Amino acid sequence: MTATRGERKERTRRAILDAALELSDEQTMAALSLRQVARQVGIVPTAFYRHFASLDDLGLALVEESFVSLRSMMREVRRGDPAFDKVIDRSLDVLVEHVHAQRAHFGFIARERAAGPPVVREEIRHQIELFERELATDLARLPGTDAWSSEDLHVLANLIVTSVVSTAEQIISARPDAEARIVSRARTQLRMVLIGALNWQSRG
Amino acid sequence: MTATRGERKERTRRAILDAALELSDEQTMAALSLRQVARQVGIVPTAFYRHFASLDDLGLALVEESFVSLRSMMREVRRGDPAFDKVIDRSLDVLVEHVHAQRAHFGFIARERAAGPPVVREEIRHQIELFERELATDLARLPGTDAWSSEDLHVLANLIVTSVVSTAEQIISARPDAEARIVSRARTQLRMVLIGALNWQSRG
DNA sequence: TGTACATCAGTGAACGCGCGTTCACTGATGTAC
DNA sequence: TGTACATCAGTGAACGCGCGTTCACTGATGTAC
Repeated sequence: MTATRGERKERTRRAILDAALELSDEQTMAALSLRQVARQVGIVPTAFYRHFASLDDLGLALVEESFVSLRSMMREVRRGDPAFDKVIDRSLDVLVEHVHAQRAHFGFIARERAAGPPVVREEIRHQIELFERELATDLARLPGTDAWSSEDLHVLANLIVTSVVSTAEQIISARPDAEARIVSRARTQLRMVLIGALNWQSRG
Repeated sequence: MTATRGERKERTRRAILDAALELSDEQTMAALSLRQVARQVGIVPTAFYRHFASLDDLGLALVEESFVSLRSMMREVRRGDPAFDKVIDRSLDVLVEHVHAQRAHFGFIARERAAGPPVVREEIRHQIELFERELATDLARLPGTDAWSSEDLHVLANLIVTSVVSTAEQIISARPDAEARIVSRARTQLRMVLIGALNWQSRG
């Protein structure tokens, strides 16, 4: 090993994060033990404490990097034509690609959102809230939403996020041959939602 | 005690189910131990096996009774006027009432759906699928959906179920004073969805 | 370039504890006559 | 109604195991001079 001490420490930290993601894939973090993680990494249990104060701490680090990945996805969607039909198709393409590339992160968020340690759950709730706000400001830039109130934009953003999170969960847990059907349904659903939002809005 | 042996056995079984619901309220079943449950019930750990073969078995029993409760909710919604605006308001009233009355069951499903033992997760997935099919046949009876294909009905049912499940999750985890806002948002969202579905449909 | 000391990621033994499961049992309830 | 036997929900001791955390440690890497 020619790496510096700092580089090697970072490498072990990375290995702990990866081990936790991998081990929690079929269960939840709440059922994970520090010793299981250490065993997977190939370090002695006590070495864990050189990197994280507790499993909760490790969980928060995983939440953080999962949302970094989600935000980079969002940035990719934002680049490009905001025309109505195109934005749905492009968004779904990007979603599918990222769900595969960041499968472990998506699965982690989906699981821990409902069943993780309380502190982890709260942080995910908070990050999703931030995410919805970002989406609301994006929606405000779409043609036809000029007159919407910020509350209306947030309600719509919440509906879209709920639906997309559900789509991501379905893609992760379904067999690969069911994916095309799931995506096609999601496309229909997003169209229904956007058309409905515009028509509902024009009434008020 | 004057009860028969059978009645007392049933009472203990009930107590085990209630203890598991209560103990898994702040964590997930996957992090629950047989001894914790027995302690809560006030029996010796080995007595558990007189009622369930394993914790997975107990989990499946809880899934079953949770969905019995959901189906009774659905029956209540089905009774009465199928007019568009009214059906949304009445559905949300019934949902809110049932979420409070069956809070533990709703919370259990929300958590275990994503993070429970694999066999429990699969059973929940299956029950939700059945639920969506029931909803699809209900939607077919609404005015204006006569010409819809069964695939379209199922896509819409899936979107509605996703949105309602999300609303229930929000009600459970939010502070009581946020409830009115959550319900009001859900009402807007369901209106957007139904209006969008009708307008989208009339295009095709 | 060489030496002496500091830092610190990872080690390994030890602790007390709760776990799931086994087993032989107890004693109240139920049943056959 | 009374007796003799069967059933079976719940008991309690015991087991080996993995857990989180403590502690004093080792030895390679880093730094000051």
